[in-house]
Amino acid sequence: MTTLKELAKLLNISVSTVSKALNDSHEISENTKKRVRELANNLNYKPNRIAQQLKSNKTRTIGVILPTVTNPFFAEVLHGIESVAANSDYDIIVCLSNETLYKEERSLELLANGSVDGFILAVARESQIQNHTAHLQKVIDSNIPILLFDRVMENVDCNKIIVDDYQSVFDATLHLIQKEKRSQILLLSNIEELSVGKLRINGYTKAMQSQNLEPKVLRLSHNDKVEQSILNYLEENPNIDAIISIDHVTGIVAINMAKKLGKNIPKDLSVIGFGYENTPLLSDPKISLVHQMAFKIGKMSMDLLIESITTTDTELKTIVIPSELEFNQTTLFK
Amino acid sequence: MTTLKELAKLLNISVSTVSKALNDSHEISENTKKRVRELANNLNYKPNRIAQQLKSNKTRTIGVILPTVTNPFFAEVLHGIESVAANSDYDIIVCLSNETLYKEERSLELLANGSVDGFILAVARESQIQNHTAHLQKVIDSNIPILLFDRVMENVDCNKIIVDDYQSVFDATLHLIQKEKRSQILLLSNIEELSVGKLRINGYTKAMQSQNLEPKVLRLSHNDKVEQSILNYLEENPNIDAIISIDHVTGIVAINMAKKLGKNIPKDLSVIGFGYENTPLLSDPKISLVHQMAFKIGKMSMDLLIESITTTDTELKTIVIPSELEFNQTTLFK
DNA sequence: TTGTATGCGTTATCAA
DNA sequence: TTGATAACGCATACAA
Repeated sequence: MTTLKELAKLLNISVSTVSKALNDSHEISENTKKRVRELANNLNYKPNRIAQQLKSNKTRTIGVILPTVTNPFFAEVLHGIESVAANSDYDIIVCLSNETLYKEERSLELLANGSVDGFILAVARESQIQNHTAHLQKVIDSNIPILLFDRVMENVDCNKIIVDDYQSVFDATLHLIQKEKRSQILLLSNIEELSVGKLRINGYTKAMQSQNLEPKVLRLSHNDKVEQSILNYLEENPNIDAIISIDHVTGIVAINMAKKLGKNIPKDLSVIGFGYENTPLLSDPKISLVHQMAFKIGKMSMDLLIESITTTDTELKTIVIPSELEFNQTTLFK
Repeated sequence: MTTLKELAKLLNISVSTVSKALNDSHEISENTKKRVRELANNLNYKPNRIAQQLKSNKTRTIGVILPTVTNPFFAEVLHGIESVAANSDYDIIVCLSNETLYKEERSLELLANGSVDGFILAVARESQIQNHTAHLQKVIDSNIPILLFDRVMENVDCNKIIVDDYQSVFDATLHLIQKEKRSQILLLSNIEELSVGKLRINGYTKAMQSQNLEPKVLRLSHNDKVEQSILNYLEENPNIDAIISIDHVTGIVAINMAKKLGKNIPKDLSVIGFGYENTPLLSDPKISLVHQMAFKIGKMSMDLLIESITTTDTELKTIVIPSELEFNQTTLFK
């Protein structure tokens, strides 16, 4: 790697002159600038980023800590984050907590040593269950900003980007009741331990109660045979006329199981799932869904974090991103 | 952020003594070490990573450049890379080329300034189509190692981790012919422009020819209505008795379309797709597939890159990861 | 217009 | 056993 010092030596001028020339300082003559630039070009000189970071005490790097990246929601959020980063000349260091508190703590710890200017984080399942916030607070106290998205913790003071989990499911439920005249609506849940899961179930429950209907929730623990559980439930409760799934898998499984039982979708049974991008391609008929604006969440998270880093203004915000109900082929209403 | 200088001042000793004490140097007395450690602990001192990087001229950071992360294959590879990184005390900076040559070049350019010790990269669709390698060669020439995985370029001298794309599809095809007595086997392709796509199609074609059968390839361009194209083909060619899909979506679509036409799977029609993890959950019956060991590919890529960085031995390797044929419910043979 | 000196935080060499 | 000094590569205040 070529350095300023080497350029200076070859040109018989001082390091600072070279530095200024390359930064197009008005102090330097055009002639010198030209000579310097030419040599720098020939030798493929690039300022050493690490040295710049040490000097400026800024890394232009953000730590992104995700519970997993194989969940398409988080993958798409990451996509959004990266797109802003690339346009704003930031790098992102990605860590995966694998849903564990331990790894989340460790990742924060390892990067909170000057490696990054801030964090974007969705808390791990385990951290959320234990309601553990000390590790987050510690980082914030050391003056490194954190932005929480999607899965947030109430009692952490930082910027947050969240989805209207409650409202979106409330609306979807009301839609099924009022527009599609459904009353035996089943909710499928395998994430009731997460803040977002609770909110979604809550939105469903409240909507049902508001119409004097009885909520029915089928909780699928993670080791369950998801398919068999759903199949059994539908067999034992043939009157079910609508299903809401609050994750991106069980809705499609439900479609397959209902078809197996000879049900016509959406005539006999409406289905609304959660999903993203090409989720609908994977089911027949194409699943209608609550489209969480994952890409947008990523973009806005990065935008807000950068803003909080670069401006001195410190008022904390919580921004709610509305999701969109996307009607495909598993609902009566288009 | 606490620094060595601050600790030294508070303890009335020199910076170098503090540094040595914290690094447990034998030169320092136990007593001093203890005092230093205590204060460091109290003030939550952590050595500034950037300064260490500048001093050592090593970043312990790897640049990972992926075409996309919403494709579950790349997401899982990233997972594998991250797991090794975390265990080896490396950070990863992630960039997404979004399948464009421009972004791929830019990402390499921006990180090849001392920000990373090496790169892991799967080339963008566009780079592959144009067979553009200059940007890769330039980085390698500047002594920053690159590891290519999955989508590789023939004429770039570097370590490579690849999948046995040819062999896996060859084997799958032969299985359908010999074990399941199929002869009218259709291959679905939407990635024929990629090196891996070509290899997979080739594996299929050669296997068919070896048994004196005529290859049939349905190429689905990216704007096509995938569902309609497949449905039409199956209607016009009712004698098709097996389908091989070389991506992770069209196989499931094919299952849904075949069911729509009243075909019994696997009795009338065998289906083998490509996929990962919980792909099978999304179809009914559960799709049989070529399981690309994505996590393993990520792990081995990172392992090999780290090895090439830390050892002086420079012989370049190409490692082939065998994929596994996973029989689920869309094949006769279990 | 150019050059000298200093510092970012750390580590290593050498002197005390 | 401890400390002074230099160096990593860059940027800038200040001197010439």
